[in-house]
Amino acid sequence: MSEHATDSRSTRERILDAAMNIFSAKGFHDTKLDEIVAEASISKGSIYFHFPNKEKLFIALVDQFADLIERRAREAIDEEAPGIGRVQAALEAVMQTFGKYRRPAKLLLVQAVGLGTVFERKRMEVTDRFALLIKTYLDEAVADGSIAPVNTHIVSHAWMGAIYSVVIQWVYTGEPSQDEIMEALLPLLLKSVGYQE
Amino acid sequence: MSEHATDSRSTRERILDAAMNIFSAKGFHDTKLDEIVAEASISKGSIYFHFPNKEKLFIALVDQFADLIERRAREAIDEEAPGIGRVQAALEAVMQTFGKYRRPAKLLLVQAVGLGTVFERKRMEVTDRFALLIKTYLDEAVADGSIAPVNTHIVSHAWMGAIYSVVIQWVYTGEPSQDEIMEALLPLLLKSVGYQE
DNA sequence: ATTCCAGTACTGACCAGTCAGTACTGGACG
DNA sequence: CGTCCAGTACTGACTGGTCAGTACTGGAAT
Repeated sequence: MSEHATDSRSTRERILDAAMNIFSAKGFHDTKLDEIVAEASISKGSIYFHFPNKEKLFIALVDQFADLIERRAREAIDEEAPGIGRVQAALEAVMQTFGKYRRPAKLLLVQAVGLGTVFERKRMEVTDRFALLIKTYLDEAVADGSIAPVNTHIVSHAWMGAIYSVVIQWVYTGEPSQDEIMEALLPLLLKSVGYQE
Repeated sequence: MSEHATDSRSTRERILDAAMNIFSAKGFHDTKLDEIVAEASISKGSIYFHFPNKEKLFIALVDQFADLIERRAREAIDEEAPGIGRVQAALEAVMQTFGKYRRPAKLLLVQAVGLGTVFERKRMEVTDRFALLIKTYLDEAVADGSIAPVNTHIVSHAWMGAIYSVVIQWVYTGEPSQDEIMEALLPLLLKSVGYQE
């Protein structure tokens, strides 16, 4: 149970932390395992003790963060009464989570794209998951009359893309501020489905 | 000027065609130059005669298609009178061009992302270019009173993201059809800035 | 005969992944 | 109590396959 005094975090966590830092900054292919080894102050063998290979290590990080985003969104939604208020709550939760975890955001939104055959399936899985989440609550809002009927399939993907894009821009430049984003993006999304405050 | 009878396209074009096919399908890193060599029925030496390296070959394809998209959008815009009609014209032109060139679309929107340090600059350059194009005409529409004032910086990125996302979905699954996309996406975008038909 | 372009065969740097070995812990047993 | 063993966590030098890029050759056109 006890750990070395120098660094009490478990080796596995150290690896995940270091991998997150470097993967998010340099991307999958430009990251050498030896860099993670150096950053985490562990040995190469340790990585292979805890993870089957580089790819699975990367995917573990993607999944971990995608899970977090979805969980936060669902929590926020569950605290609101059904209706359009849920959209605002979910968007706020998602923006806050992205804001708090800038590096994971970059990993998920940028570095996990364009990695070729192996990761393509993963990317689709994650985007479909988010789009479906949005679609569920859009359909709900249509059903209860909060908004007029729309093609919720297309709208959910459009919304997701809009959020992605603005967040990516923010991840890279730090601009615009999260407040500005919320102030501009939320009404934009709501108006796009004909909802007037 | 004259060519071999067997295949009249120049070697350079053959390389670009083959590279487009394979890069767009498998991504940058999973594409081996020897595959391009086989697909184009040329030799490896030829590639290095026409292009300095693999990376520049890839970027040539990205630039070529980004240029095409922008050109088509500008042409469509120039044929419309100033105002919100230009937005519709531009969106139609862009969707049509993506539709006609499915593989290049995938290359630009998916395969050119997440490639690490070297390509990051390129990606930002391209997205900024498109976002700025959108922003210009949004500002114009605000100025002439077609739409109410909005944060055009955020809106332009959100629009671009929305278009990206829907096109990517279409590139992968073939669904929804281009007609459906135009029918749903155009009003969505227009309504998002408060424009009512 | 010289330039231009394409072709073939080759090289060697790179790096993910391996593995034989070390370090430490706890628990069984006399 | 000590020592033997087994299991777990970790180490880091090494390997082997891969593939971008190079060297060199050949022939067509002018």
